[in-house]
Amino acid sequence: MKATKNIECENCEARYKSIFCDLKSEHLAVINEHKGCNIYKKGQTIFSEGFFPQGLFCINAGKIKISQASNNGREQIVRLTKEGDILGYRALLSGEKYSASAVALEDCNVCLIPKEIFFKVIESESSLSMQIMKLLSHDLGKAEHKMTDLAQKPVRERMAEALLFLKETYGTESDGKTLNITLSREEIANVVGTATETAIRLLSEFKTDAIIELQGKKIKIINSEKLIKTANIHD
Amino acid sequence: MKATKNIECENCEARYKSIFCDLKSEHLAVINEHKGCNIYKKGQTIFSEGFFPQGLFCINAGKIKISQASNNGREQIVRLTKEGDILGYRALLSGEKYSASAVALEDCNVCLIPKEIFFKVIESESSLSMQIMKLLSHDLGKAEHKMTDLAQKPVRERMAEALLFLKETYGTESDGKTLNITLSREEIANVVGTATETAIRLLSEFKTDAIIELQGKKIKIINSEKLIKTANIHD
DNA sequence: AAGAAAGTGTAACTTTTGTTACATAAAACA
DNA sequence: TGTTTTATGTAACAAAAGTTACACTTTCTT
Repeated sequence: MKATKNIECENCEARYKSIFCDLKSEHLAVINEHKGCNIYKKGQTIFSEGFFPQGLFCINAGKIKISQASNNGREQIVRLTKEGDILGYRALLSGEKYSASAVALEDCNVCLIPKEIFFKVIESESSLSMQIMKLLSHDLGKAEHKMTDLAQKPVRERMAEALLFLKETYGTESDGKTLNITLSREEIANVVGTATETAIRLLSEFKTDAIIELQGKKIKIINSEKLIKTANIHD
Repeated sequence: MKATKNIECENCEARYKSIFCDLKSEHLAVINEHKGCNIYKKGQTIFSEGFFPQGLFCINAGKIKISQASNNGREQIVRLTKEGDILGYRALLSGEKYSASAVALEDCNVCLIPKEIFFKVIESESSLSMQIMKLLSHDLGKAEHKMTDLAQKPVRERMAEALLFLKETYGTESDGKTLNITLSREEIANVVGTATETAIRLLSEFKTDAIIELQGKKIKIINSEKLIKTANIHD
C-alpha cells in the first residue's frame, strides 16, 4: 500500500545534490515523463534482496538503510542513503539480483525511473556515465575500507568510526552536535557489525568517558576529538 | 628497475577476457600506441596506497594482490586479479588516491594506459563505460558480501569460503583439485581476515577433517561438498 | 487506559580468536 | 655448503566479544 506523491524532476530540490544535477533538460524531461513517485512509511521496504531490479530509485526525501541478511539471523547495514541519493544502481548496473534490501528509516518520498529509460539516458549522455562510475568507485573504496576495519579493528574503534560516519552522512541538528539520524540500538549494532548488547555497552562506555550524551535514541557528540582518537583512523 | 616487454594490444591473448574485448579497432590502436608495458617480478609493487593514479593498468600475465595496510601492522587483501583484469581503476575513476597497494604474486607482465588516453576512449565508446560500470558494481557487490561475512561469520566459515573463492578466481591445476595459486600462510590469513596462526590452525583442521590436502604451499581440495557446507554460504 | 510486545540496559558467563612463545622446516645468502 | 633468516606449525594462555539471562522502559495494540 504505497501512497503516491508526484514531484516534477525540474522542481525537485534533491536533484541539485544528485548525479542528475547537470543533466540536459531534454533528458530530464524524458525521465520526468516516465518516472513514478511513491511514499514509503518508516519501516517499509523499497526493495528486497533476491529480486531483479526494474529501475533506478531516486530519493526525493527521507533516509534509507541498505542491509544484507545473513543466515545467523543478524543483518549488516552496508550503506545509508538520504535525499539526492540514487538507490538500487548496484544490481541494476551489474545485471544481478539485489544483493541487499532497502528499508525506510523514516517517511520517504522515492521515485522510480524504469530501467529502459535510465539506460537510454546513460547512453546518450556520457557525463552521466562518468558520474555513476565515480559514485560506484567511491562506494567500492568505502566498502573495502570497511572490510579492512571489520577484519582488523576492535569493536570499540569501529563504534567510534561509525558515529563519525553517521555525522558525516547525515549531519547534526542545529546544535552542531546531535546526530541528525535516529537508529535503534540494533541498527547501530548492524552498522558497526557487532551484537546489540555490545553496541549498548560501548555507547554506555562512551557516555561514561564523556565522549557522547544519550537522550533516548538521540546521540550527541560532545567530544569530537576524543571520538576521532578512539576511532584510531588509519592514514 | 622494471624490465619492459612490449606486446601489441591486437595480439594480446589476455584482451579477449578483458573489458576491451569488443573495443573498436581504431580505439584499440590509440591505446596500443600510447601504452607502456612492464615486467614485475614476484613481490614487486605495481602501485602504492596514497599515490595518485597516472593511468590504467592492464594485466597481460600474472597474478596480483590488492591489499590495504592497517595501523596494527596487518594487511587485508581486498581483491585478487589475474591476466585479462584491469588494475587501478577504482582510484582512477573516483579521482581519489589509491586506497590500496598492488603487489605481484608471481612474475607479471602489466601494461599502463595513460589516464588521458583512457578517458578519451571511454568518452567515445559508451559500451566501454557500460562494461566498467558492470565491473565496478560487481566488485561492490563482492565487497559488501565480504563485509557482511567479516561482521557475522566465524573464521572457520570464512576460511572455507576463501578457499572456494580462490578456486573460483584462479581455478585448479590439471587434477581439477589443486588450487592454481600459491599464497603464503600469512597471505591466506590476510584474505580471510584473521591471524596467521589461526589460518594455519584452520588449514590443519581442514586437513584432519579430510577436506583438503596440503603439500607445502599447495592446497588440494579433496572434498568440495564438505568445504561448501563448512563455508555455510548464505542464499 | 491496560496489557502485551518490543526495545533497552546490565551483568555473568562462555566461546572464539588473537597473542605469546617456542620448535621445526624451508628458503635465502654469503 | 653451511649459516642466517624467514616461514610454518603447535600449544598454552589471555583478551575480546558473543551469548544468555533477566530487569526495566518504551511503544504498540486493543
